[in-house]
Amino acid sequence: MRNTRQRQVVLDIVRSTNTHPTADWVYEQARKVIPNISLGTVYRVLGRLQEEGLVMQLDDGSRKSRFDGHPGPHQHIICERCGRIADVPDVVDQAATERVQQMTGYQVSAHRVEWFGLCPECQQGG
Amino acid sequence: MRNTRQRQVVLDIVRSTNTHPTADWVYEQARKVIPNISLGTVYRVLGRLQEEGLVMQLDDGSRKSRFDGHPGPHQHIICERCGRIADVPDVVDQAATERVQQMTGYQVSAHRVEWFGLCPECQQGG
DNA sequence: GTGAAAATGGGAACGAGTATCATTGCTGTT
DNA sequence: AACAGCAATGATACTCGTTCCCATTTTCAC
Repeated sequence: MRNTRQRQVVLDIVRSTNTHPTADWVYEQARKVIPNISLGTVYRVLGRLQEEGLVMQLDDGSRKSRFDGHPGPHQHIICERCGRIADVPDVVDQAATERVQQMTGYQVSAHRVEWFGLCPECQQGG
Repeated sequence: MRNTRQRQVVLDIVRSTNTHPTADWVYEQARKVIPNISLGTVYRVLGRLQEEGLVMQLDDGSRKSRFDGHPGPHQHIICERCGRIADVPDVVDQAATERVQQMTGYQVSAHRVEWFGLCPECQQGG
């Protein structure tokens, strides 16, 4: 893997925010630094970064993927009104994982938890 | 909501299997009963059934949605090699939900857990 | 039955993401 | 510093699951 300018810019962008952005948003930000960067490159870099474990790819229930430049054992809660995503500690422990393995016979390698609800601001907004 | 033949056929199909089928598979099955049913209708009916809580819509990590005609408080485990999906009891309890609400300030209305791993058959297949 | 509203069928349109390929530009070597 | 090799890029065409549109059909309350 080569350390290209595009890769560094995308990684910086995705690490500089906690808004769990879409690929399109990352693309718009990246164009401010490299005006002719292509969307394909943004997707390619994000995919590569995910394989390397430097980025998490999220599913917010819409068709678009969202990206999180702060990987680690945390999960996400998504506002059903405004789409805002916040971080949540992982509530699934090793014991639960072992129970699932025994019940299903599957060899578990990962899990993902998504919470849905209303963020504090949308609760006030009626 | 009107009780149309198309609606009844789609509901019967999605309830008659535990394979968590794609919309396309449901469409193929439905055409055996109503040869000129349209794919758009299958999508519309599945969406309506989901709103009514009669069907769950799943995300297996690919572009395709999968549907489960047996809703209720269970979650899913997806084979990373063959895509097979099995049911899993929900490991998230009320206490965890309340903890998440307090930590985030979100008003939680739902959660989703996906497990990933290898199904028993794919473990044998090397 | 009748009429109004809802659902359907068929096909066009949409759009997030992927593939293609000629060109660019890293990086290790001399 | 030039070189060579090959991974990465930019531009764009393409894929394909899903949604939209609208004329026609069907359901259902009366």
